[in-house]
Amino acid sequence: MDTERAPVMADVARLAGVSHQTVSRVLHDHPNVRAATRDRVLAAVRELGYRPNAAARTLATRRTRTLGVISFNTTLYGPACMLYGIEQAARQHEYFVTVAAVGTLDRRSVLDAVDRLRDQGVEGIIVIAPQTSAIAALANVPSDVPLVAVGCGTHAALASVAVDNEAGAELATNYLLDLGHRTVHHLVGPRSWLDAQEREAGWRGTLEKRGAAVPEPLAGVDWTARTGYELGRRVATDPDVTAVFCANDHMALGLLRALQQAGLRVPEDISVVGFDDMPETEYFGPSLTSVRQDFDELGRRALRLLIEIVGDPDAGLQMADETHHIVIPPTLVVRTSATRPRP
Amino acid sequence: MDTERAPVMADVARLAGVSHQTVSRVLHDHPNVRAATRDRVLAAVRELGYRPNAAARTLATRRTRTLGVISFNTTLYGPACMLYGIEQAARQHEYFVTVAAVGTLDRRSVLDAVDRLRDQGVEGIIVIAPQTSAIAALANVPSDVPLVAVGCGTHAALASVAVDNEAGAELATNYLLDLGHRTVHHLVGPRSWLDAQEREAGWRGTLEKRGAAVPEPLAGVDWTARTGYELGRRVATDPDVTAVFCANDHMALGLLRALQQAGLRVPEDISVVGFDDMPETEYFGPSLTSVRQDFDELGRRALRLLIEIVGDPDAGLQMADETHHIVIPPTLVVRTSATRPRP
DNA sequence: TCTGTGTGCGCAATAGCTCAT
DNA sequence: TATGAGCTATTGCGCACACAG
Repeated sequence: MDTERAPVMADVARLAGVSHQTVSRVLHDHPNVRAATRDRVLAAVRELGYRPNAAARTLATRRTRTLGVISFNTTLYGPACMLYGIEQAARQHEYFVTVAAVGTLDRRSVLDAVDRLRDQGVEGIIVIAPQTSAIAALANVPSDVPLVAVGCGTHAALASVAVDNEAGAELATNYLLDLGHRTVHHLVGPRSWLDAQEREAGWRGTLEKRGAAVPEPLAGVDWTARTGYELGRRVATDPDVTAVFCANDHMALGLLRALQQAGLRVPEDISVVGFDDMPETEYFGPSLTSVRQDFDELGRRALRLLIEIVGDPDAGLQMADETHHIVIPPTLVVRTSATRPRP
Repeated sequence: MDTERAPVMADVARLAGVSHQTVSRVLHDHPNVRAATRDRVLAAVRELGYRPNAAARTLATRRTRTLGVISFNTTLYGPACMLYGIEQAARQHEYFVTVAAVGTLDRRSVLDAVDRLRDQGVEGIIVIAPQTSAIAALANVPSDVPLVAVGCGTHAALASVAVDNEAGAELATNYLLDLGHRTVHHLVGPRSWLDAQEREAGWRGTLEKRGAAVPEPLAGVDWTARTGYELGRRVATDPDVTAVFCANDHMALGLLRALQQAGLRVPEDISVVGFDDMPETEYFGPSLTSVRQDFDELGRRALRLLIEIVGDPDAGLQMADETHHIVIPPTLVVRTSATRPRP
């Protein structure tokens, strides 16, 4: 018994009694094929279980219908959701998605990932790589493949899709000020991320605009609950703090824990607002008020943008073009972790 | 100006003054190429920026070096981690990874995903699809491509890699019993998932083995904190409950919230143990004792298993073979959410 | 020991051929 | 004699591999 070979177009043609070109016409819905012939071909296709060979088609058409996604850490909630949105949208547009995870966001790793994807022949690449360094590395990739960054802040030197971090920070800060707090403290995310920078800028700008004092922000080394907890212990020792805006929900969780351990109540003693609105935040103690970003939608929009650019290669060059910087507005989801300050 | 064509092997050969075959030899590190010739070829490769065409190579070798991953919901922590582990390992083995997300785990969706991946020519598929229905659908896929299920319980009718859920449940239950609790209540995950079934079985078996009463388990419709919260409100009304084992950490989070709202303290009034050991659990209120599963490792092992099977196609048929059911032991991470019952 | 020639992988696209009307 | 529907023949895509030389 020798290895069964998968049927090819010629086999279908032979069985249907036509040429392989006629088979091709049927498969591509070209006109000028008699109905009877078409049926014979389709019957042969079914009988043999014929599947077109993607490699051969790619070789002939010079199109792979494959897009690449570079992601720093898909285990985080945001990146995971974006990846999901990307894949959904890709399927609708009949594209395949290949992922390349990178362990660190230094220039070399990112360029390596780009190389691997290009080797595979992707027609475009979406980068879920929100760190400043990654964007910088990508901005001058000598690449003939279109690139789109997603969830990378709004000022990347690349085509990009991102939530409006400054607007989100403004929502949170204004909400707390409107509740009557004299000022708002801020747990900053890792400053190597554009998102963290922009949220901090939005928070600061809002305080200044409203004439509130700008307290020293507490900068985190990463986005984790652990970091939120450690910063939270410092917050707990400062009797002036009545309201805190956290750069993300994980940090807020750590903060809540630290405050609770210090005997402070949220929101009675201190109000807290987060960022991201992960599904679990509703069940934090207490239920967390948070700025919501629609990661799914970010992914979908990024994919659509990439497909536009792939379809129109010149478009990729006009990177300063406004239409290639899609900004999605966040919303504030009010729960119970923030209230008026005590008199 | 016409479209610049990417350089091909023939271009390299011409520039180096050799035949394309010699170029191929150099690229594949074959022996029998004089050093000077090799250098000329490599110089030409660099000068032209030559990259081999993956489609052409695939056509010639009949190998795509691409594997597929089908995932139900990559936004969950576990699946996201497994995907990450898979991709890491794939890179090491010089494979590409294509993802196919499915919205629901019915037979049709799953088979569609398999089809899409096969159309692309993947050499094997890893399924992150822990629902009973998905496994059933896959078990009789008329497929010539090797399949491996991951995180799918330990009794799938497929090659699989999974954590030992029963052992994990036993760890948790024994731990609580050893603390002095007369019995342990259980929040069951959605019973359509093998993991939920197996954890329930492990819990029940342990209670029986130890001669403890088996209370009615509380079954959830999904794995979310919301479900944990709703079941938790029922737990809070039952004065007999002193210890609860939750099928996962999200549900435990909801439970903690419900207990807290009911004025019950954890662990003083009720001890709680979770499952998964997500990074945030340490910062729950209180810090959650949980059964840890190493999702990364699950992903890596699944990939290695798949590669073995791909390399030895006959291996895929021996599905009953023990070596194709890899079981990884979980560990108990003790924190502060469980203690001895009050006298 | 080194290097070149020829062929096939499976498909798409182009040109061209054969009947009808 | 033209027209076009319905089909066939041929070539090229870029590479790997067997076989020479």
